[in-house]
Amino acid sequence: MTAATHGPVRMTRQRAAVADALQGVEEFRSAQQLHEVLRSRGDTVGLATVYRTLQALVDGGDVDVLRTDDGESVYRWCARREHHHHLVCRRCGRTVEIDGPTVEAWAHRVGEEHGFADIDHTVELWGTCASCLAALRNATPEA
Amino acid sequence: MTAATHGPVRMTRQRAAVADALQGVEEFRSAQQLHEVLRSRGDTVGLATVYRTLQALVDGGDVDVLRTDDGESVYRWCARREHHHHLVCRRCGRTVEIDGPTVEAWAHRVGEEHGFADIDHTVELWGTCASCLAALRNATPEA
DNA sequence: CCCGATTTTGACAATCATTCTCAACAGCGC
DNA sequence: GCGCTGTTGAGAATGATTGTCAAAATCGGG
Repeated sequence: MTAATHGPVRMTRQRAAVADALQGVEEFRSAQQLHEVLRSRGDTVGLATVYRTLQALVDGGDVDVLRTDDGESVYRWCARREHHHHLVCRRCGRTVEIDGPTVEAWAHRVGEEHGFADIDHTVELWGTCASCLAALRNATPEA
Repeated sequence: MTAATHGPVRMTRQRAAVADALQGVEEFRSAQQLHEVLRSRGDTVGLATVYRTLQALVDGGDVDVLRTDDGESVYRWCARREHHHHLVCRRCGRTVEIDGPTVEAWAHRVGEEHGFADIDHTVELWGTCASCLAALRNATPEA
């Protein structure tokens, strides 16, 4: 009930640009950041269009989205479409896709133990990656 | 670098009211919802003050906060101050506090394996609680 | 190659939760 | 009660995201 209200989907320069830009980065990026990337690349795409396209990609399952601590949505074109989690650098966005078979089982078991059904889970790891750690050490010798 | 810039903390009618309202509900509630609860109770507290107080309570470790799908922050005065996760009914908001020792260890190990430091994790479970399940069965015999 | 029906775009306004501003106000130790 | 400060609140400001709608672009058909 989300699509089907529209006719055929058209391929446009803007959509191709957004998809391409997203596939060109390894990190999770906000809509605004991607808009800037496109801009600096020479691809002129309206900010609203970037948002619309990203939403469509998420709905289509091509892109993963999650929220940062301050509530901003960040997007990433993940290698695998299957269910997985992320280890994200909270400073630069660098991301590692990870599995969590143990977690899946645990989540399901805990849910059933409490009489809950249709268990779904949110599991994301945040940290500071090695290079950002080094950068921080240089920039801030001490407090 | 967040506190320590201020002197002694003062107990005010507003702070007591917010804390009390929060302890009066079992579910996660948004700042705006709490503001409304206070209002209907007769406690006049400015919205900004509700936000400030909630933030302080979160910082103090008395209250847990998490984000709903649409990015709104919701708060809950949890029974235990120690680190824990939540199993939340996506229909009625009923919440069960849960431990996840295995998950903690797993999160930390995965982080280190990839050279990340200061690992933090977001682990929340969503499901449909028993009573909501029954209610749904009555309302919707089948699809 | 051009047309036309229909989908998309983009500049800008509108939302909305949350934070900021700052003068008036209220704890609390004396 | 006094005064020093931390606190409040009304409203402005912020900032990401979404809505509006006329102009522009897609693409199948002629």
